[in-house]
Amino acid sequence: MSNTKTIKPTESELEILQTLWSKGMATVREVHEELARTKDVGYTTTLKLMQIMHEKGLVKRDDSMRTHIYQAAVNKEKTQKHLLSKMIDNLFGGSPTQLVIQALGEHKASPEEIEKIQALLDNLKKQ
Amino acid sequence: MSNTKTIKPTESELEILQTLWSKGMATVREVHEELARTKDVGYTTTLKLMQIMHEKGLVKRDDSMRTHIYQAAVNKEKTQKHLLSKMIDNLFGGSPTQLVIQALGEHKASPEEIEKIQALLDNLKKQ
DNA sequence: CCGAATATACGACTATTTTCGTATTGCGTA
DNA sequence: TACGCAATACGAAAATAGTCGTATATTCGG
Repeated sequence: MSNTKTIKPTESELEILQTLWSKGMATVREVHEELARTKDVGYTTTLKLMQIMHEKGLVKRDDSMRTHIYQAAVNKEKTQKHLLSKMIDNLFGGSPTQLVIQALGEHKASPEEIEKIQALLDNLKKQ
Repeated sequence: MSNTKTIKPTESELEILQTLWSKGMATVREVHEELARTKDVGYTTTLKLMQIMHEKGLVKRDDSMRTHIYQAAVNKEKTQKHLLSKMIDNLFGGSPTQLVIQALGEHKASPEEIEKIQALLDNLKKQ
């Protein structure tokens, strides 16, 4: 019944969602400043994108004031899991293990992070 | 030197690549039949896509015969890693660990698979 | 009260991706 | 050989994504 199936943010929308997830609430200006740190893009572009996301239901907003306050309308973990599942199916033949191995093999993880993952694995094994 | 950076198959191209990776070599017809199992799409659409992929260098082909034989030109693991990186950046704030944790938490892994990952982690820790 | 700064709305333009119709050519077989 | 099926080539429409200019409204400092 949920709309999990229809979560399909584009590349740019995902960048905006990330900002909103980390800030909780933010104005277009704030989101834009954040994006502009790593990307060359105009303010009205960000604005337009966020307006479209609002139409799509990806974000909520409080427009009772002149400066609207935005907030993610989709759950971060749900979105992550959803896109992860899609990738596992599409690219890793349905094997999460393959994905994990690729991820760990390619990207550096700190010793602390490795510990964290190991603890998780130990837990999983006990079940 | 490599073109790893420029691997950026679209959604549809990825579907075709998957078919080619699993079949090794295939005609447009064969790829199309495969896609048509899960998707409603015309033959010439698949053909066109594969022609474009050929221009982009995503696939190789033997056109010495009337019926061309296609083959993936990009490495499966490289492509996986590349898209994984993109996902880590776009969705997990650059933290591969977060991705791994989500992947392991959501999707079941068999004890053998867990062992495999643990072995990999042990190896990583030694470095 | 006025002007600068800042906000949203909105349309239009570009680029990319996906789709398919149509033309043409090769091949096998009745 | 001629017909019909199957294959490629090609152009262009349709759909989607991203970009920004410009109009207009609001706020605030002086």
